[in-house]
Amino acid sequence: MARGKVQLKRIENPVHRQVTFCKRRAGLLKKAKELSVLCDAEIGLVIFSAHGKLYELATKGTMQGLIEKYLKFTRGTQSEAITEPRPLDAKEETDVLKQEIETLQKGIRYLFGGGLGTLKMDELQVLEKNLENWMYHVRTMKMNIMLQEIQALRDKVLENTSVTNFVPFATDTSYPLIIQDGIFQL
Amino acid sequence: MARGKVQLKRIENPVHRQVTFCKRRAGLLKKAKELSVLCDAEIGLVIFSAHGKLYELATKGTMQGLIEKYLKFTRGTQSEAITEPRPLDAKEETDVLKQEIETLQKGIRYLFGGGLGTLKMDELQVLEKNLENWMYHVRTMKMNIMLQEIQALRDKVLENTSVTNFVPFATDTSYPLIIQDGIFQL
DNA sequence: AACTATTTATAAGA
DNA sequence: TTCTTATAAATAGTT
Repeated sequence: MARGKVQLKRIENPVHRQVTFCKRRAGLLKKAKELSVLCDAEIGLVIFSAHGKLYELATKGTMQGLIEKYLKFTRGTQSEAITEPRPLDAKEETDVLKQEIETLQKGIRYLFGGGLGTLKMDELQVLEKNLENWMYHVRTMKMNIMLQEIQALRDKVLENTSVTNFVPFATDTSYPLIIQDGIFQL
Repeated sequence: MARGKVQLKRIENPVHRQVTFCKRRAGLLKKAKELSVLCDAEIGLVIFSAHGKLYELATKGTMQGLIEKYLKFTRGTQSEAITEPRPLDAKEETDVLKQEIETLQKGIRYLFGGGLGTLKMDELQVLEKNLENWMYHVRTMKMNIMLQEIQALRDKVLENTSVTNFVPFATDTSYPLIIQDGIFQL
């Protein structure tokens, strides 16, 4: 905004970029404070620099409180109504998915880092159902192989003996049902 | 910033205040986007108007993802630098976990809603590894039962026949290794 | 919602 | 970083 217009794209020169980041960050925080005071608004601003440093501002109360307010607000309104699979552009979508993978990794750490106890049973059920769905497609092929081998072994048993009351799996159930009822549901 | 300096205090005239809110809100959002693009920063901005209306911006990924990142970040610095491992209060932790479950559900929708193509192979690998880890603990018991049955059947075969060259599973491999090499890795 | 006179923010240079 | 300064942007008051 001075001595030359600025192009709206990432500044390639790292020094230049860092300087601009400092200046504009200060400007942005100042503007946010001003808006909050002048118009009596509650504002939360979180800035992660490219190298992961955090700058934040919460104009009323704490960031925690604001986050809770935000979550409550969005959950109430978007639960069933607005959240439509909006067609994301490619980059946007990749960003979202990367974010989700990161979240998943974090979730695993929580789950196996002692956080498990605070999940209620129904929440665990949802979690497990989701995992089952996802994993189903990956596991199916492996399961198929296993079950074929089991069947082969069972045939051999029936060929050579007269065992009739040892039926580890329901024999009149198709494979998909076995997967669902016999393995995928605890 | 024009035709008169502005006092840094709440604008009392409601009409004036509303107009200023609109203008400055737009300006603030624009500045935030610019900073994000120019300096490669990740920015989250939440604005609650005086009457409770929400305006938001998340420049990379989703606000949810950013909130999680923020919570993780602040928790990390507080627990390792300032105070000792603060046990999260129950509500806080539940919020985080619920958030993560919601994200996971969304991720599944993306994956099976056609978004799969934009995930790169290495990202899918990470995803699969995570799922495997998680699922491992849920499946182990079921797998154990299956394998016991397989073993029982195999014993029966060996009891009654002299089949020696049909070895569906390596017989000198412990169960955990079977799980890893035979089932959990495609 | 537009228009401008001014104030502010800030890019480039030191 | 910080300061300086020319200039671009934002916006307060007005229409």
